[in-house]
Amino acid sequence: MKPTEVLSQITPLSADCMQAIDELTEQKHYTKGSIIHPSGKVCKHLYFIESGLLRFFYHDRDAKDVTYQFFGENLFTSVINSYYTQTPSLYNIEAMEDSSLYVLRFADFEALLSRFPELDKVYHSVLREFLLSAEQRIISLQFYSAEERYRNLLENQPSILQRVSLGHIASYLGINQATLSRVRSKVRL
Amino acid sequence: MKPTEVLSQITPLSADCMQAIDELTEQKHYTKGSIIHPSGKVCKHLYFIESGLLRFFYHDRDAKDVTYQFFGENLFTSVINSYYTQTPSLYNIEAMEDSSLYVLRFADFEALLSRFPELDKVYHSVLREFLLSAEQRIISLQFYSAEERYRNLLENQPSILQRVSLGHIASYLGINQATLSRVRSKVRL
DNA sequence: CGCCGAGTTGAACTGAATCAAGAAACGTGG
DNA sequence: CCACGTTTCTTGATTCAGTTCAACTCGGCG
Repeated sequence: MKPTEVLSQITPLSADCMQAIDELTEQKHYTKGSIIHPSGKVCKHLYFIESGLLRFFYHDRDAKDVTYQFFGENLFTSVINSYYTQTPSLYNIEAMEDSSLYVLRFADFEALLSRFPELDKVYHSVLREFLLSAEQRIISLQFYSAEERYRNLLENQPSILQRVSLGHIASYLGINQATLSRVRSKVRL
Repeated sequence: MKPTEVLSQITPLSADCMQAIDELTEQKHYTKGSIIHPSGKVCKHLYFIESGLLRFFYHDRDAKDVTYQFFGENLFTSVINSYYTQTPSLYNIEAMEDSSLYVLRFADFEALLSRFPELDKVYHSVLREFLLSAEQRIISLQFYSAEERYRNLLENQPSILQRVSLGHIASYLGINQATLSRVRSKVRL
């Protein structure tokens, strides 16, 4: 799907607005393993994932690589805090699979916002989704054990488990890989 | 401060808009320990904290009481996920001190939004703040140890430590109270 | 065939939870 | 203003979940 299709499911958009979005949006393809945005730079783009899978990750003090978040198809994403606060992104964004993205400069998006107030609703909705998922994440980290977190993931986003290596999932859950392997074999029974 | 004052710091608001907000907003006082919103009910209000301190908490499986979040003066708050998804709130909101709030029905706020598009900016800004703080929280829970989380809190919101009992802070940090006590005595040295 | 990355498994270790008991602080009523 | 019970905080002993490190297995692939 194209970004405008998804957006207009949230709220109907005028043809003008959709066209303006299309014009400013650039489609890009990334091969598996490539870095879409490097840490240390302010993230100035919004990404819409047409196909593929992205991973936000982070280099730990010990240079270990820790996954912060995954994003799959039909989602919008960006290192929001980096743009909002105009500080370097902590995260790298990496394509976990060959991925097709639509890229929009944040500044262009803001210009669109003031030109088409109808986009405000869309923006709210996207922010809200981010917020809800962040809250879920907090609850999962604060209240649940390693095993429960794994079970939750299994229930809510089973597709990710098939598409991503164990090590990445482990760090995403805040668990050691060896532990996750044990949990998993226990759960399989 | 009144909500309109704080809002107009974010973006200038018309006199009409401010007046409309004022008219729909009700000031309420809560004494220390009283429940502002009970879990199990959909949260239909936005709260602005003029003075005092609120705590969101949650009854664990074992009926233990776990703090999800604190909110101090001049902040807007609400059990957003409850309203957005129209599901019962997991959280109780409790006044930790005698608190003076301004209360606005969410539905009224939405009506204001469509009447005064200037409010969209404000809304974005509030959502964004929520999001940034949620992301900070995730990072803290995912990447840091008990002691580091305590130190972070000490650095970023030292005032809370003085106003809230150790048990509440411990559960907020996702730490056992006894552990926090030990950490604290270690940090004091 | 032999190497390589990914996953599994074992043994030792460790940070934090739990349980429990005592100390301090706090409030309330006599 | 003291005596009381209540809540909050500290501290110790024990247990446990999860980490670490390392060795081993397995499947793919040049």
